[in-house]
Amino acid sequence: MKTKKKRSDCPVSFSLEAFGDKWSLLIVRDLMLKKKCTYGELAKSDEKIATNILAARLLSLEENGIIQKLEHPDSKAKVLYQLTQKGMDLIPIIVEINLWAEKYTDIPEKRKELLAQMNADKEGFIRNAFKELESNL
Amino acid sequence: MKTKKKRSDCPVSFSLEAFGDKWSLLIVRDLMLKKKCTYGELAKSDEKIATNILAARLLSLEENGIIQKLEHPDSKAKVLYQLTQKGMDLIPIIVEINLWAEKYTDIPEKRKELLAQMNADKEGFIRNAFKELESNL
DNA sequence: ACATTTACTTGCAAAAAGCAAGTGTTTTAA
DNA sequence: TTAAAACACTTGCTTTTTGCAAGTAAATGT
Repeated sequence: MKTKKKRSDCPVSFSLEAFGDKWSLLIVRDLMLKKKCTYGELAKSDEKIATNILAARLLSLEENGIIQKLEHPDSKAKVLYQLTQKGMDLIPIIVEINLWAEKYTDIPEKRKELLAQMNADKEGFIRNAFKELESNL
Repeated sequence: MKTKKKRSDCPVSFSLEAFGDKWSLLIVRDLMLKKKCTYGELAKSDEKIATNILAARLLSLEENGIIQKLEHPDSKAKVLYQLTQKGMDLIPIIVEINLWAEKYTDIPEKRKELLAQMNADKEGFIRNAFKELESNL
């Protein structure tokens, strides 16, 4: 976990230094909601992240303790990326971001079921997402 | 509200296009938690945002409907910046970001009271922040 | 009337993002 | 058993964004 000088001691600033860019939370979303776990799967995101940028963001997320790299059970050629506890703790933020977006843009069909769950029982959804992710740790 | 092509139809991506950079949420934080409302006050943030970047971010936040510019009651030389409804709806996200940071970094004294309130009664804190901000609309 | 405050803008250098192509190891298929 | 394909990246280059320092113009205070 690399230490670089903080811009300020504000907790919001601290957080943004860890994931406050256009890509990091999309990677977290894929690991969290889309169950992607390899470099190749992450590279195929809808937003078409460039491969060098993906590598850079994965490194930065790892340095920030949000994800970890593990051996993939299926093959030595693959790498298994997964959220750490610290990364899983971003679930509530991802949920609130989804709920905010729902108020101000159209939600695609494939995400509506998830949004419905978040709306019906936010705490429950978060607990559940946690449980699922924790079973991989 | 300028329309630029979306990277994808994902709600998280939509949100990040509106405030997913190193500065936008700090400006929102200042408007929301620090009761700053003029260009000069925002420019004096702990993180020392460059004046041209501040101008650019304020414009982008305005184009995204998150803040609005109004005449300042005290002087024609001043501009009053404030959160719109859409901007106020970011409160839950800001709260979750604060709570995440609290788990992983030291919180400065001046923010501890606020964090205590968020922890004691998250919903209540959010309702209250809303009420305060709405009284300015 | 003149200095100061306020909200910016401008020009340039540095950093980051984006694109296309390439590398090296591991796995699959002939 | 060997050549092709899959996989996880790297490298080199261009474009875009950020950051710094200085400047501008209107409104205000003295």
